[in-house]
Amino acid sequence: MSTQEELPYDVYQDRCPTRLVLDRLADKWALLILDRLKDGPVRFNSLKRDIMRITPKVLSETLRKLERDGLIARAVFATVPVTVEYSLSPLGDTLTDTVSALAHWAERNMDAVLAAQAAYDAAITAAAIPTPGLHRLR
Amino acid sequence: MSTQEELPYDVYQDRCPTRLVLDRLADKWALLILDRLKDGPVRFNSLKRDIMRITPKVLSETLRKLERDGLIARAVFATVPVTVEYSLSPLGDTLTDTVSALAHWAERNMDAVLAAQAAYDAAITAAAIPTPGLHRLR
DNA sequence: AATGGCAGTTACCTCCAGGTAACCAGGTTA
DNA sequence: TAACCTGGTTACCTGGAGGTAACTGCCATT
Repeated sequence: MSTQEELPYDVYQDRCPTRLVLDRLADKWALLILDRLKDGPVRFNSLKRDIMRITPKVLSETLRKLERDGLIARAVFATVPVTVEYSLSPLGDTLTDTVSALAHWAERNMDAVLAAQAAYDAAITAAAIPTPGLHRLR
Repeated sequence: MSTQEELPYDVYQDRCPTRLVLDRLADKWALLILDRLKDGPVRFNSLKRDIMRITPKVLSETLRKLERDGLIARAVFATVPVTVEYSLSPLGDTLTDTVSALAHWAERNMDAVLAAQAAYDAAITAAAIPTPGLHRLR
């Protein structure tokens, strides 16, 4: 399915720098921010309002990390009060379809996940209360 | 771009159950495990060997969470010694292209990220050591 | 004079994810 | 008899991510 090119990096390897990037991407807040920037530049406080429960501290930190990795760009406008816009860089843009798909997969499949959790928990509970005369494995 | 269906869930909302699922998916180890299962069932110790630096504890915990969410299936075979195979569930299968793309994006774009980091750090260092006679904004 | 919007920063603290390392049982091989 | 395979579990501990809440400075509005 995938074209097996020979890349110098392997995310399965310990000590591979890609692990650090994966760690950055494997972050709830980073995914939501990138998804939110998909449709154009957004200001700090707008992000803060849209991504509910994110704190200014975490938002600021996450934005800086994403900027450092070259995924987003920060633009300051000398308006009054000052305006700061965050937008996807060309590099970040190569990522957003994927990020977006991941971030919204849960919305599309939440019911299936909830059902699976309920089934799993029911099975565990059933196993924890052994029915007399019935030998339970697991 | 995206078909705007009306879904009962919104991952931007605090208190939405999708946030919990996003948190599960936004995990380095979970992403690597799902990616590894893409090509068929894999045994516990095989996963442990392939995903370097993962500890049996974290592997076991992550597998259980993914199983609870219905993303993977656990099959025990009464061989000797016992064989346990983990595989993608149909639900998990709907996710792997996305997960795989995310996990391997870093491999394809690592050089760009490293360059961006170097540029960012250089700019910060330059700003921290102000050139005399030159007024630096930031 | 007080409140609110802008874009953050700072100090403080807590909690638990995840690491370390040993250990379990049962069976096979050297 | 000792080591190694299978698939994990357990106890213990620490670092640092991330939460809380207050605060900055500047300006406009009420």
